Amino acid sequence: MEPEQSMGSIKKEHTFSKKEKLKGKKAFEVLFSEGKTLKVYPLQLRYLPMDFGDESKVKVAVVTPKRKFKKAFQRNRVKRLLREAFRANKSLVFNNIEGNFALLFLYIGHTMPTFSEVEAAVRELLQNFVKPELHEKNS
RNA sequence: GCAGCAGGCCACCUUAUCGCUGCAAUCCUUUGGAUUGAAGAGGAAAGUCCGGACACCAUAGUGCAACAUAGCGGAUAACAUCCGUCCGUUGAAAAACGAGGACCAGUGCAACAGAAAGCAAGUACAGUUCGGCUGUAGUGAAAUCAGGUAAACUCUAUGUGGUGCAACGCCAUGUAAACCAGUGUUUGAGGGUAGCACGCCUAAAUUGGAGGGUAGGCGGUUUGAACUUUGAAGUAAUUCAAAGUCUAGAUAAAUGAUAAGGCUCGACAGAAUCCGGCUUAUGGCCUGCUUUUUCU
Repeated sequence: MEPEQSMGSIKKEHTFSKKEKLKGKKAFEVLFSEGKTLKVYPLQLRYLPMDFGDESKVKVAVVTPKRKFKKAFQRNRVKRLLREAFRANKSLVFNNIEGNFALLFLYIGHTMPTFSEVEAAVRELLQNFVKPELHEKNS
């Protein structure tokens, strides 16, 4: 498997297809029990190196706790904003990491955010996520 | 015009760019991918309160019990829903609401007043076949006589098995104490069966077959008591006929973001097996009706 081919499978920069979605009960359990955590209010990022068995480098999930948002339409809204923010800024990750990762964005705020708030938090998280990974590889 | 009552309709819009989900067509060597095309949440999708469809299970059957419903007539697959109508209550009216079957089958209950609303007593006067026999007065809605009451037991009629698509079927993986069939064995004991009785089910051992749970994939899964238009029957709910349409199928769960413009500045709120209702949340528009009072 050539690295160029795996990159070639992602032709456009700003997509978020089914392949990049994290699935399966076990993956979530492992991520919650063993994953590392980064926080930028109102978001929390959990991540863990994981081999998916397909070409995807990164799989992402988005979670909104029922405790914070009781109405389904509110949870949907937050999850959509998070997905959209990741989609717009995924190049930050793809261009700067090696290895496969499972990512999970957890919304820990109590109020309905705007898109710009979410996007800023996602950008900061991704940058924070990339830096230590580079550091570990280099050292 | 205000106020009130009833019914119906809509659910910010337009354009551009970047994305998401399944579907169809075409292309590529397959798993799969690419391109194009037409689609893509609600009136309540909600609460899970009723009624069904569908699926499985004798732990599913029968009788009793229990529960639900309750004028009358109709509609429906069915209902506690809907329509019509009578009666009652509320309101000035338009209208709304109703736990509206039966107390000459039985049992019970009854404030105040009253001696007494049953198992215990009887005031006054009069009559008398001299017996607390009869009448009148007095209390009360009702008095040794019937009434009232069934959101009192009860009776009557009708209906109700249970569990829910995480049902259920198949595939791949694949170890048993579980499953199926035969042999075998018994007071079918003990145990199980939402209440009771009957009934039903059930053991160890051994041989063979088949292969659980958990996680995964596929089916179930969207063509349906469907929708639109027209005609006919009916007061109506609704039914019948003809023509046309295909209209969400996700599964850590698809509808979003950005930019610009407009207006009345956008409420409640997200399909999860599917339908019919009910209830609750909620912005706006339109139509019809009522007239106690006030204004013109």
